[in-house]
Amino acid sequence: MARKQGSHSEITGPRVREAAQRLIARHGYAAVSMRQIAAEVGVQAGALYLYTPDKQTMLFDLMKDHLTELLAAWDEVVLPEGAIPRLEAFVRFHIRFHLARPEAVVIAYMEMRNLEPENHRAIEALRHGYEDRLEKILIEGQGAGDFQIPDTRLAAMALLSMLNGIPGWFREDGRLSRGRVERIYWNMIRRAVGA
Amino acid sequence: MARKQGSHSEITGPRVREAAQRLIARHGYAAVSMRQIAAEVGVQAGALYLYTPDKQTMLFDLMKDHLTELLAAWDEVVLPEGAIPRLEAFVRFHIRFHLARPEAVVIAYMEMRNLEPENHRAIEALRHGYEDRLEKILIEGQGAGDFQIPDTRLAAMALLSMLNGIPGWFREDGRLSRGRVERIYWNMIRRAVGA
DNA sequence: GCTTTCGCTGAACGTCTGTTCAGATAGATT
DNA sequence: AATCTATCTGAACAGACGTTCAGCGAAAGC
Repeated sequence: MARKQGSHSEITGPRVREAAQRLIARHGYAAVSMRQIAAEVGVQAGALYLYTPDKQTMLFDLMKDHLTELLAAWDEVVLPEGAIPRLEAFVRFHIRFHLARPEAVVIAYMEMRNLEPENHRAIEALRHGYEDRLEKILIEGQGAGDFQIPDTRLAAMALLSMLNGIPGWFREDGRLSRGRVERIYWNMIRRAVGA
Repeated sequence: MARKQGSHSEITGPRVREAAQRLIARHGYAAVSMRQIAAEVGVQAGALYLYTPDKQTMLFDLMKDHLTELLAAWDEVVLPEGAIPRLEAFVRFHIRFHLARPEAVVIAYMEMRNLEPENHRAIEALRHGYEDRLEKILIEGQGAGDFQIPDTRLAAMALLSMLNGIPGWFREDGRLSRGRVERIYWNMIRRAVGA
């Protein structure tokens, strides 16, 4: 027994990625074995190494791709004029983007400590870039007198913490719709920054 | 070689606990082995089983004790009158308590998924109790017209997410003092709830 | 000083880990 | 029809895992 019926790398590749993402999001990187991921795909463990050089790279690629997509998506948003509308755009964008990818989000914020030093630095730089994009809006609004925030960096971290909590409790079939969550969050954040 | 000079369970016990807390906070439960914990204490792996029935119980006890202390400490706070001062008391209490125990906090919020079902339920119940105590203040203030929050549960989750982010970036020797962080956070939260 | 108890060692257990690789087979190419 | 190549198996590797336990030496109780 070897190559299976209709097996293709364009099919198995994404399936490996999805299985890894699902399992790591649920149980954590260190708790998931290559054999578990392989079983989820319906393949032997050795076959995974046709799609990744090793387990660590698998994690790194998941995180890197997520953050790269996040930055690219934000940079494509057409920004309105004024810091307040821009902050609103950021908040709504962030909530939508993250609620659409709960597994990637969990991994990006829980598995930092399982990255080897070099990978850790690379991912941290990407994340830092995203924080900077939010802080830029806050600095802008602070300069224009739209916001009252004594420390824009702290405010950026606080707002992101608040936003990042959402995928932790939001349920698609729960009490609140995505739109309602967006609206309530924007209201809280608008007031929090003094706008 | 067996029992060492001056060795006592009252000394080794806490040392095991501290080593486990430190290592699990840093690397994660699944990534830390009993042999690593033992090495940190300066003992063989087998000796750990004089202080815990197994690794899972070790994690459970760390989380349970942390949350139990948290609830007990909050319940001993003498609450002022009025929802706004009470919310301020909560915010300042929360920041102080958590900044004093960064390792316990990281574990309590990252290792839920490594708890076996029964333990998971127990810890979730404790955490739920803490969320309820915050929501109680929000409901109180909403009823009195002090706050403008359309959904007290969502607001409670949002505020806790925001607060729980602090130990992730706060540095004792950093740009901002604890007192300043407390003040800025309270200001943001006060405005966020419309007070 | 003798005995009991406590705290720990060091080896062993069966199982699982990430990773490698020769060999096998299905599908594509000629 | 014959050849080639991409995809996967199944076994093997050395080492690490959580946990158990007989035995031993130091401390405590008498």
